[in-house]
Amino acid sequence: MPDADKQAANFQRVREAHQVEVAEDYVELIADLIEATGEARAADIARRLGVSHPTVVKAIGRLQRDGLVESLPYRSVFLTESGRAMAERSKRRHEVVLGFLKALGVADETAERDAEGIEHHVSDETLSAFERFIRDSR
Amino acid sequence: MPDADKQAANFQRVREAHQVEVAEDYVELIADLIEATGEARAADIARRLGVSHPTVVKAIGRLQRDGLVESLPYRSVFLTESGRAMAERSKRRHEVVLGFLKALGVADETAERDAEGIEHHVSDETLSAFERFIRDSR
DNA sequence: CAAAACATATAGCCTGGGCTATAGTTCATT
DNA sequence: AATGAACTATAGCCCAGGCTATATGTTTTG
Repeated sequence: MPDADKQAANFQRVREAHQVEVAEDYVELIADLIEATGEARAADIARRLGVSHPTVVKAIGRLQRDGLVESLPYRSVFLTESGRAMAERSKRRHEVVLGFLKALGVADETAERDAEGIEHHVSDETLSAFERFIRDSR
Repeated sequence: MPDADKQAANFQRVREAHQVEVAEDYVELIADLIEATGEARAADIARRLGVSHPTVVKAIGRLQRDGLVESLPYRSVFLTESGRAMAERSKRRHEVVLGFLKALGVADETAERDAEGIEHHVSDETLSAFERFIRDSR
């Protein structure tokens, strides 16, 4: 069995990753919506996340509290500087993971499904390895 | 932007994966503890997950309710048939992901860290691709 | 074999992230 | 400009998964 402290640290890391996961999904989606349609409306966010409106409203509240997002009642949502930064990182990660899975020979649909879950748990080192692989496989 | 329904379905899938994640971590760890020490004590589980005892007790309660585990008050924890099956799958997945990351050139420590988060989000198809890669890289 | 040490359980709290049902705003259209 | 449709917000609920503090068993040991 692995060293207990290390194992505990790893689990703790995953739990922390978990807490930012939702934030990452939101800001990434908000950035995409703004880019594609000019604005991020709560209804669209809810539809694309597969979640009810109130859930989105509450999440937006948390994001705002955490300084990732700005929003006024009955208005659409905007990213703050740090929200934009998180969205950028998150998007890049997503694309690398997706591209990596495809390069590995995984079908597009599956790659899209798995990337959504995997992306939040990939360290910088592993991400680099993914990029290297993509490069080498071309 | 991707199709809204597909995107929503993907997010939903990740949320579901999330719900079984904790269960997988527990049964896998319980199986390892039983194998290594003959029994799975709550205190050890807590230590290795990096979590308090009461958290473990509550989790065990949920696992028992879901038929993955059997336990009597003040006694150690046992896996049911389906708990053992889940532990098996989970362990195999874990090992494949870990071996894959290492084969890709990721440092052991990092591979161990990332595998813990990634393993729960890898579909069978992607897992096969990982295995293929490990095989080919030898 | 009693007492101390240790392990487990319970109570009660918190946050996150879901939901439905209801209420309030904004916008488009006639 | 009024009204109906669409959107957004609020209230109030639920469960998972954390925690600390306290109580209750179990084991070890003097």
